[in-house]
Amino acid sequence: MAKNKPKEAAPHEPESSLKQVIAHAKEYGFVYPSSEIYDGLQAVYDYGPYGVELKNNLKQFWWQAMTRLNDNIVGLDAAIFMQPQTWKASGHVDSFNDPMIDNKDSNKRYRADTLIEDKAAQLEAEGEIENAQLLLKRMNELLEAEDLAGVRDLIIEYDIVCPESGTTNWTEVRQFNLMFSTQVGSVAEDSSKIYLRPETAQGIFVNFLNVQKTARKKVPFGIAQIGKAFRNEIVARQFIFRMREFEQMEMQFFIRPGTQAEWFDRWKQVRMRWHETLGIPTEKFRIHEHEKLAHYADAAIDIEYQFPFGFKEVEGIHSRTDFDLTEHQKLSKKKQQYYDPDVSESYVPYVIETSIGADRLFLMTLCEAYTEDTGVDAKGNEKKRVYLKIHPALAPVKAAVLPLVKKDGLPEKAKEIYESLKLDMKVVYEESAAIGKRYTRQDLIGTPYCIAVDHQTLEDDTVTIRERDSTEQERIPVSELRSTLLERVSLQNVLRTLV
RNA sequence: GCGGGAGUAGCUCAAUUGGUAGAGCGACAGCCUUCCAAGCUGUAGGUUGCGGGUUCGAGACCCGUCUCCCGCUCCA
Repeated sequence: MAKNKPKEAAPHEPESSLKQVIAHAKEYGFVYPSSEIYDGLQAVYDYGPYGVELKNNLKQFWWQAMTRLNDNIVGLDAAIFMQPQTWKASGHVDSFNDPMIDNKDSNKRYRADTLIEDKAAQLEAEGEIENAQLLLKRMNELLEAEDLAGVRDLIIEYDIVCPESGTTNWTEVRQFNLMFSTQVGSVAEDSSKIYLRPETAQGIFVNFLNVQKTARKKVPFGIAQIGKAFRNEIVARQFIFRMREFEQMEMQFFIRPGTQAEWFDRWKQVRMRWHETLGIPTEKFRIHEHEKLAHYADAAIDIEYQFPFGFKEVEGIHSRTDFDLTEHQKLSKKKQQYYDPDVSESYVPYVIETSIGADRLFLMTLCEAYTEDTGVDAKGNEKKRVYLKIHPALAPVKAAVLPLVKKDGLPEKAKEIYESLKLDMKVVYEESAAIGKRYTRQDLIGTPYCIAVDHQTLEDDTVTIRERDSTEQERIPVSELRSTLLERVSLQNVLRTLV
């Protein structure tokens, strides 16, 4: 963000437009469109060398904040494939298998079967009972045969109009299957349909008792998980904000029924503090309270960040009640209860969920970091300077070791320093091109520190450290380099502020 | 899904009415250099997104398609 040039931030021109961030992400090895040589695949992206480092750091920060700062939260890594009954219990199978149709004039979307049923009811009211029954019969046959084109023809044939626009200008009928499916089993007849999980939460719920027993946890306790989830989004856009394959970081916190309101508030605060720790200004966050709640929730909020395309959800906190465990208990006929020695009774725990999109968090970090500034070039002229203001603990590369020139024994000394650091943090060594160009390269990928090895280094064993944002340098002894850097780039120091 | 816009080297862009696909930057190699994309020399990099069509000839014109961006719509 060009914070020192606010006048350029017109309301319609976000300070860092999404386009710039996307271009930067691709050009400097953060995010590429998937299978780009074949024109890509809509809403699927790959993380490049710096992207994967940044994303791993974000995941580490979340994971450690969850599992290390809270001694009652343990981890889990459940499989992507799950027994299909899981999705029956969770409600995913039933709520997302509808034939939908859009009216092109009103841009309204309807369930095709509902439209036809309404028409049948209308016919019946008009006394055409036989016709109405025929209509329903034909619809059911078509739906059974999965003949969606036939369903549309039926709508046209019966002159069913959009209640909004009154026209029959309909799109095709499409089956909205939120979940991706595939086959298990080698022979088609024997194979069964299974789904790629549309959320990671169910892996936690079905393992609730396993984890509770083996980790010997008492309610209240939590299970944290990071993993891929898949949703066949109809419209997937805005770069990595909404992807068909994405990564969730979820924590399900199991509590005694009746205590959900206080735990909900508690986790809301904890999660907000976590976000603010990384230095993003508070005013760029907004809490969105849900009015329309999902089938499983009794309270829900989104933590929204001001992306270049508006305030959008980064993390959701939901009070899921005992919905999931109860449903699993019903369908599996296995008790999902916990005996609480404190109150001497068994119950199905309530759940508070915190669910954050790793990819959205990544995008938020990148949007926030992208900075255009003015600097001074080698000739003393003003020039545009672009750099990524990423928190040092998250930066893909922590430091670059750079010999001032490629001679006089400086490369040898610099390599020696590089070797002494590389086990402690991600560092790079670079000797090609002028020092200024090498600084700029590091700025562009957000490296917080550049260590220059110059002739003085050979004399008194000191180096200069250049700080990315200010471009200022300080000279310190090589012997203090490792500890100085670690203090500034380590995740532990950020976590410490959260304790 | 609807509407609008875009696609030429890694990036930014050029290419007369339809007539030999180019430049700058970047990358890489070498030289030179004591600190913010410096200089010199050289090298690599393109079926002009893809597929058809019109034409003697298409980067340009026509059709289709893919991808991306913006707005609407959708998002248990």
